[in-house]
Amino acid sequence: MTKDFNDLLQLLEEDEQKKTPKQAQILKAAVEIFAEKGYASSSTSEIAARAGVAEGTIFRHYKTKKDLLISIVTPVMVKFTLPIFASHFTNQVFEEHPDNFEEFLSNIMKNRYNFVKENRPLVQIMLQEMAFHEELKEQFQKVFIEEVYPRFDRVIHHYKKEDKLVDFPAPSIIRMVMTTMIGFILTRFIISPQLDWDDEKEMERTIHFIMHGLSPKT
Amino acid sequence: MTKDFNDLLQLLEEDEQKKTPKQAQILKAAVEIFAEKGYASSSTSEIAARAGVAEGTIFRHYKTKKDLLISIVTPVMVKFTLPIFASHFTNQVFEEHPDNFEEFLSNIMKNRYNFVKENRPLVQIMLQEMAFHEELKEQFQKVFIEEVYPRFDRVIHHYKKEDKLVDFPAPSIIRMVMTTMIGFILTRFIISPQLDWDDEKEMERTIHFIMHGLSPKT
Amino acid sequence: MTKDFNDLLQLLEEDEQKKTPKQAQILKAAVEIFAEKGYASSSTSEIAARAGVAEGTIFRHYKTKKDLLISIVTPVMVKFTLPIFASHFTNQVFEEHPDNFEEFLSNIMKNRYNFVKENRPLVQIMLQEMAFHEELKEQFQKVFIEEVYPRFDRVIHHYKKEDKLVDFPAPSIIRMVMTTMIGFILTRFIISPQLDWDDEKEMERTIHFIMHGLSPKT
Amino acid sequence: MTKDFNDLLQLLEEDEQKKTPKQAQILKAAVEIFAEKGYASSSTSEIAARAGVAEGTIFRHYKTKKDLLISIVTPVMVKFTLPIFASHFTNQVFEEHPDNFEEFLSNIMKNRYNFVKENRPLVQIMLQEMAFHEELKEQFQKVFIEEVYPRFDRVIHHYKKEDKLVDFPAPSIIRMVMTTMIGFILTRFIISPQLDWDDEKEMERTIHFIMHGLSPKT
DNA sequence: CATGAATGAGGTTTCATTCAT
DNA sequence: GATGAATGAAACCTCATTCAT
Repeated sequence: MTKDFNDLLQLLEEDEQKKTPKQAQILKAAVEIFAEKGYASSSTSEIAARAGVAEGTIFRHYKTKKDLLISIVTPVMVKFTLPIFASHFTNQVFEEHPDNFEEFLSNIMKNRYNFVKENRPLVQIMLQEMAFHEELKEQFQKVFIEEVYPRFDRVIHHYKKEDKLVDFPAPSIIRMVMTTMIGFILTRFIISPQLDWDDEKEMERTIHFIMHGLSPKT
Repeated sequence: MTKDFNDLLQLLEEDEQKKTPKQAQILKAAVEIFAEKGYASSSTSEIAARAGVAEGTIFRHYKTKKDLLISIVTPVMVKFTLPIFASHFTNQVFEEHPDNFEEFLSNIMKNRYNFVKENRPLVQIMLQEMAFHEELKEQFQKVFIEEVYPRFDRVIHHYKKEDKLVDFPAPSIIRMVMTTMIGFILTRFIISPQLDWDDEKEMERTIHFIMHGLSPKT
Repeated sequence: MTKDFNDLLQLLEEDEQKKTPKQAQILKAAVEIFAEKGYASSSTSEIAARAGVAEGTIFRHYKTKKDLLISIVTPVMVKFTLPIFASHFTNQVFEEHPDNFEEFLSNIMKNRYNFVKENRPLVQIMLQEMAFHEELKEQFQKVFIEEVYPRFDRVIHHYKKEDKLVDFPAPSIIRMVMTTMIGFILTRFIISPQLDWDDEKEMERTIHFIMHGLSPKT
Repeated sequence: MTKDFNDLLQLLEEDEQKKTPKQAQILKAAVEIFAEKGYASSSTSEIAARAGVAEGTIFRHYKTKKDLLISIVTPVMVKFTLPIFASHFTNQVFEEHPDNFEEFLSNIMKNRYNFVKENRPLVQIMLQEMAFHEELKEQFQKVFIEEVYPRFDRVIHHYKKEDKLVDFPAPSIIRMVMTTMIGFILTRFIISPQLDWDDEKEMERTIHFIMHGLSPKT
């Protein structure tokens, strides 16, 4: 089951290694600038300058400016959404300790926290630009609906059947879990990164909040 | 106490009535187009065309394109954040039934739900453009820190003292409440407005989720 | 002989008195701004603002922006060139003391010095804009050729016949006299007005320079 | 002593050779059009058209329209003012025949006459635009005060000490010499170029005028 | 492969002028 | 007469993209 994930992820990594140095510089520069001022307000000339290459060089590697954006955002989407269930640990937890919802959540939380911590600009670009590019939105929905949602749904049903969860429709539960987690991560890294965070404690509290929020009525 | 809110809000409304018809058309067109494609990708010529005015007319009313954006976003910020505590009802609830945290939350939820329902494009522009315009972000933080946070904090402390709330730091509680509510509203109106929502029920569930999530440990 | 001069000059003065207050404000503002930044870089809106009138008001009095320029420059041309020979004194000197070339020059010098002192911006506009507007150049040449040159020529011939002047062609003498005088006045009021000038002495020296420069070879 | 001049001048010439053909066309067109209608009334689109390049090409070489003006005027300023004393001949005259003021003047006169004859539009632009651009005026004053004035002053003092010159302050003498020469050159090439000039004779007369005008009182 | 000069469409903004009030 | 909102042509300038070197 996890094979196709890993296949996909491996593909991404290989892809990354096939980059020439110039290409890598271009991507790095583009990511920085796109994150800062947004795709539409970034100019290829500024990207070329920051990357230390000629403007023409960008277009040798990416047919258009939009191509460059897609090349940046698509892998992020996959890496941001897929691994939610891809890590051995997450699956292991679910397979081996099927009664421990809390550890399941905690695992996802830390996992994604680390991912955003190390890829903030990429995530920022992805979120910002989805709003303006229908294709990106559709791409994201596709990945979500085909890969994330069904797995999440399965897990929710399992716990609901075991009376470990409140009797809300699965989509509602998924929404609450996700907006709470994403809400924390965005507040932590994008909205108020300058605050003095005790990350461990705050994640603990957030998980507590979700767990109690979804506990079955008594 | 609510007087200064209402003063501010009234000011906004008066301001709105002083618009010439052309100015109103320009604003309407700009809001639509900014929400659709983002500020940076919108052209003043397109705005003028959709508004049915000459391009020059835009610049008679708004010195620059950015001015137009600010003129749109600033009032939204105030109207989006201030009234969280401005409605007579919210205050009344808190003043008269100081033990009913649920009704307090429910009130805010419905209140903001209605606001976004009726002002979706405006809210969308505000959120999208805050990412790219430092001034907007600062403006928002100012309103939030000066007007919203202290009131929220006061309420949280009240309920905590009465042992109605889990013993988390106030900022954590505020974050959880807000991201959960905003998470619902954004999912409802911006991310997946095409789904078939039972809004009443979903808000009820969301409030339930928050209430249980924040209930004191037993 | 002086009657047509005076007629013309009187016409100008009457013309000046027929101005409405608004018109006077417009002219004043236009003169200031034209002198500062040049006709082409001055905007009617700025003129209107400085004059304290509506933009439309300018066009009620002057059909076009260029009209406004012409209305300013034409009288200056006449007042700058004609009076060289118009003053009673100048003529008197020449008629009654036909052997005193120095006093004749001195009279012109002081006369024009005073005029520019009191009308610097106007003179500046005239000189600057002649370069860009063929019509102004032609206008100036017409006045010069028809009114100034013949009189000057007559005077030169008189003194040459009396052996009071070097035997240069009249046009050369006229050029030398004029560029020397204008050179002083422009240096004094436009190029280096900030210097500490002893005007009396400097005019004396300039006249001395011309007198000796034009003295017949011995 | 003359080395720094020549360095500067050589720099200018090298600078000129580094131009691409398109850049040269742009400069040529700009000079023509600026001279004709003035900087403010010239449009970059017209310059591009006359130069036979795309409008954008102008801005690849000159960041702004003003930049283009500066790039044209700055070298003219240097070439117009510096060489007054830079030519080997002028210096030679002064060093080797220190009693011949007339030859010294005559040399400058012919020298600058030839320069303006070959660079009329450039000189015209310089003079016209100094009036409207404070920076240009300051640039000119700097060159004049630092390079031209001191040398001129030195020469004047030399001849005054030898009783070859009238006892006027040096600045007055410099002004008279310069306005007379410039007066001739401008009349010749800019104000009345259409007249039938006998340049040799006229320069001779002008020098005569200056020499006699500045001869010591007897 | 890489460069960067050149392009030209399209962006924002200015401005003289008109006209209903 | 006076106003100032409205106009739209034209101004300056930016930028993604191409292509000869």
